[in-house]
Amino acid sequence: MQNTQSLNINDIKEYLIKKNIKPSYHRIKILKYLKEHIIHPTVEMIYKNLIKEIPTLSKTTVYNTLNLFVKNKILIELIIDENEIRYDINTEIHAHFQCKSCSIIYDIEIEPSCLDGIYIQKNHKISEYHIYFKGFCADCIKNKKCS
Amino acid sequence: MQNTQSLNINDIKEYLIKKNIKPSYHRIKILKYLKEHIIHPTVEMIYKNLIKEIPTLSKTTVYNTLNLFVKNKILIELIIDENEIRYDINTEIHAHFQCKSCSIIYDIEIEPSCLDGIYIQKNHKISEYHIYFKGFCADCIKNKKCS
DNA sequence: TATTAGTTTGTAATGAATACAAAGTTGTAA
DNA sequence: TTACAACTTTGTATTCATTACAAACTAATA
Repeated sequence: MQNTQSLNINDIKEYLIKKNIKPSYHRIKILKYLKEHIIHPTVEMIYKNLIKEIPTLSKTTVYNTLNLFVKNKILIELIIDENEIRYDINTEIHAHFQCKSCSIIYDIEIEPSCLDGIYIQKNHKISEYHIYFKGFCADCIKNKKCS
Repeated sequence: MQNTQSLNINDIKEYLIKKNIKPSYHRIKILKYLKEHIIHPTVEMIYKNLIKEIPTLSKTTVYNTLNLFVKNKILIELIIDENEIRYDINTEIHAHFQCKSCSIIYDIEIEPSCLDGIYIQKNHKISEYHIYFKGFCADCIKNKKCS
């Protein structure tokens, strides 16, 4: 799951323009990284990987860019870890599972109908669905890395 | 929802002992606050309220106590705000709704069966369910406090 | 070329949470 | 009561993710 597909720069560019984001070099690189590494990375992960290719990259640029992507709704913030935001390029409604031993976050598909059983009191208007589980992943259980 | 019922100190004490927590004065006071203010408070809220009654209270004690309660499973951490942990004394599986305008967190009851539609890939072992929604609450919509 | 708007950068500031050691408290046994 | 050990509370210092901000840089346009 580390690397998925390698993406064409022009496709990325087109996509950003379509989403009203000026396709600067850094933005293209960051979006490319997000699309090619579906691992719900932190700012630190993105920065550490891209600094290899872009030695002048500033961490503030990573923050600015991710916040811009979130504002323009091509990226979702996952508030799962207490101390660090994770970023998810998949904006479809889905759930997550985080292993408490290895911290890996897995995507969990959910049937849209499973939200039907939720009765929202009063007339609150929902715009974001956040569903995640924690526990121990199959690999860690197998390797006895957890209690 | 600010104040629910006023609780008997001895009941609180008994409860802590039952949960293997020594019932010190501060722990009793903090648990009493949590039980009487079902508003998913932050450390800051708890501290600001209790300092009135306990002028010597240290914020570290609040942190220590809440972490102890979480460890002993009488309190749940809600990771909903990016920057601050919320605490929930209701440890039953339920969902939350946070208003993006007033930040109030509402409890949302869910039918246990609504989780049946979730197919967990591999043999991950779930121990925590976190389900929350964001949007604008009925009050804020009514008072046009949000876009 | 000049001007403006937008982007990137580095440093400083913010603030929640933790680390840690000193001070205080409680419980127990002699 | 006293002595001692174990636990609790406190305040300060530290950590670290994130934001604020202004200067430097780049792109776009006329």
